[in-house]
Amino acid sequence: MARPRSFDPDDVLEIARQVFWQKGFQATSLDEITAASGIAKPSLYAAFGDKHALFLRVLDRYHDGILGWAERVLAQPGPAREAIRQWLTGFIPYCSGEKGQRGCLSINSATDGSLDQAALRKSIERYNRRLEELLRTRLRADRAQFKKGFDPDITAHTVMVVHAGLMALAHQTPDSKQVKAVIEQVMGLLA
Amino acid sequence: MARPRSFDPDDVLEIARQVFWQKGFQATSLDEITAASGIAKPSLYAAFGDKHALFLRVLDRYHDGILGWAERVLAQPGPAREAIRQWLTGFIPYCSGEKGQRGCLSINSATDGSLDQAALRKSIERYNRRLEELLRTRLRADRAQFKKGFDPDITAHTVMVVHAGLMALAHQTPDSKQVKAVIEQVMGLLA
DNA sequence: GCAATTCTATACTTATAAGTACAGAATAAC
DNA sequence: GTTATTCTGTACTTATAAGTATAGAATTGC
Repeated sequence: MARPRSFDPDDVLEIARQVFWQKGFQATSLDEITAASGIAKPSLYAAFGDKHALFLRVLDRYHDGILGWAERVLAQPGPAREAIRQWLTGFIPYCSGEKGQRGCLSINSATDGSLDQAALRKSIERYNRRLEELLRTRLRADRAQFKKGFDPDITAHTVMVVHAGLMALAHQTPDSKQVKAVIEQVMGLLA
Repeated sequence: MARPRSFDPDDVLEIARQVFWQKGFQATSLDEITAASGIAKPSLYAAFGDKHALFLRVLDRYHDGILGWAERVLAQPGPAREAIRQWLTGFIPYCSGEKGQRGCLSINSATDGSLDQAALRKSIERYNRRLEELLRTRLRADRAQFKKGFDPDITAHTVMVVHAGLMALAHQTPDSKQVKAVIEQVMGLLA
């Protein structure tokens, strides 16, 4: 019943994501986020809690974005093979060239030994579990499209590994053609 | 001509590696390294320079260890396929279970946005380049052992991607059987 | 044994960054 | 318009950690 918040929390999360993604959790100071967003620290603390809580919100948002997209792409009609190819190739802009340098926020966080917070680990685990579930479900459903002996569960995990590898190596700014070639070769396992 | 150093620098690098590997560069304070090693800060600074320089030494050592092992394994006589399978399976203890939690020091460092130091990037790039070179050289040499149309260069890179993915996902402590299954499936690309 | 030199330990300085107190500004309800 | 309430901005406190000054200990060469 009094003065309303002067900013949209979602806008701030978006800005915080950019800063955290670029520099990592530890190396990002709240002062940098206040500078980038124009929101003073007390307002940030009031809206989101401490730095860890803010980062968790950012990471969850990031996860939700990718999961939403994955759901759409993997629910596509047509051959499972094509859906998964499209899913993998969709990451190319994010794991090659200039833009790929920052890698994947989730993997960057998972490989950061200092982020040993239970809440963060859970968020990341849940994300990976759900992604793999989406892949597995689709591969199981379309199992008939593959050769005899095809194992949808292992294949789903292998696709996850390839995805993680591409995002981890993204920091070396590989060429998008090279990434594409790897994806095409891996598609050979989906036969 | 005067008092000699009372510690073996190599021992300290070994201890520093453990600490850095567990907690990451940023989150590790020099006080933790002095506590773990028993060496006081001024001695560390005299021997290695500042924290970044110490970490670079640790990382280079780590890289050299893995490269040396990779050279031995990949130079093995017999089919290239087996040499590479052995190389990949050799990582299983380091990317599954309890011990796998810390992941790979090199990848952890590469995905740490705060370590934007040119020297570190170079060390990591050189490491990846040399590893891939070892794989590529072996695959090219034994090219005749594979199906027509086999591309050793792309395959070498794909193996690097799989390796990076396994080490990145190691933080979720996967089961070693699952890792093994992925490797076996990927071996299907080496035919 | 003595001197020169280099290492080591304590204790300090300094910088950075997380989190907060407090005063003042803005808004909704009446 | 007034008042109660909540937000915002400045400035502060506090903690942590990197890097260093300085004094004292240890070792080699003579």
